[in-house]
Amino acid sequence: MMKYKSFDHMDCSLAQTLDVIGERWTLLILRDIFFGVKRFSQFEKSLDIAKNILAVRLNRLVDEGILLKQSSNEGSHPEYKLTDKGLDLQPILLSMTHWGDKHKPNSKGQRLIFVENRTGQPIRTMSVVSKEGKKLNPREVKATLGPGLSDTWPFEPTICQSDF
Amino acid sequence: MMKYKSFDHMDCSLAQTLDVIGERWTLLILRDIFFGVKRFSQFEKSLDIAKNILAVRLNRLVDEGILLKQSSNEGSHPEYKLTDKGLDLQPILLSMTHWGDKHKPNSKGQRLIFVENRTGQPIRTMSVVSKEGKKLNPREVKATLGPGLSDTWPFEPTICQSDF
DNA sequence: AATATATAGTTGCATGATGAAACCAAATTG
DNA sequence: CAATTTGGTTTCATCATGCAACTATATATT
Repeated sequence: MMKYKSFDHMDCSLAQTLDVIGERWTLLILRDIFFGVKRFSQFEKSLDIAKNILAVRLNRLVDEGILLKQSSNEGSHPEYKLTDKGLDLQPILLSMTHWGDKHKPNSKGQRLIFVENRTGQPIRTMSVVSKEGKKLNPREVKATLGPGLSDTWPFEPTICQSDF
Repeated sequence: MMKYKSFDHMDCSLAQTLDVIGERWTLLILRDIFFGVKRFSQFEKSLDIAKNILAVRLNRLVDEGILLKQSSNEGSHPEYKLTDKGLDLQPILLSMTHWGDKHKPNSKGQRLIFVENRTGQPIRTMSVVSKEGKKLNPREVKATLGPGLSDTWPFEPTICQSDF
């Protein structure tokens, strides 16, 4: 049984990431975990997802080292929790949440406000920041070739940046 | 013809975002545009995507106001470019790229380095930042209900944050 | 100007992924 | 210890994607 070609073969960090978390439901499952959901039936209810698909997604995330599947005492119902690798996904989820807040808002106002635990102050909107800590617009950023992509750059060298 | 249920009905900013950019190929198309790709045949070659799917994805992005389809002079081949709404996706793409850099690296080193145009200095890794500008760990952040989600919060009030 | 080729799609069909329902064993509850 | 819930697996129908053939228009060549 041949599967859809994965993005895994592409030598691109974005494609690699998508290969792991880009399938339908996966990011919503992760959102739930960030909100404290731990068990199979909770995901099912929260997401209205088919059991078989949920099982496939959870197993994949465990295989990829993003989730840990653990039973408190031997033989009890398993719980899923984020590994450090999984916690590192938070900027992705928050960037997407902020984009939705701005461009697909709820008419009554912001749905969720993410705050710093300690102070209760809202966090900053996710944005691209220069080395010196200045917020940067898309036009102020370009890509340059690193050691990993010596000569295999797929785009014309002159257009590592769009003129938008 | 019934389609897969979209995530559009969920009152969740992340789900809203996924509904627009969460389908297979969409984020890779957007990546290419950020790198300067403009035309149908360029996407085709760069991504090795089927023409019909590419057409569907591009049309959707245009419909959603993320891309603009324009022909320089009347009747010439169209070009696709990012709107401001589309440019706002940059933090999402960069967050995903940085995660891939860290957790699915190329053995020879970083593939691309994103730098500030003006200075040539690499930008900071995307991260969650407090109001005062301090980098925050996942555990230091929690969600609180905004005006948009008055009473309809789907998770138990006590678990707006996972204990990880 | 006429011809050839590339571009930007569209259409129809085969194949892969997802969804719904039935089923089941082990864990938990009463 | 009986009943129910949980955490799945399996099967089959439906939807999405991939592939190849086809087309009309735009661009390049002679």
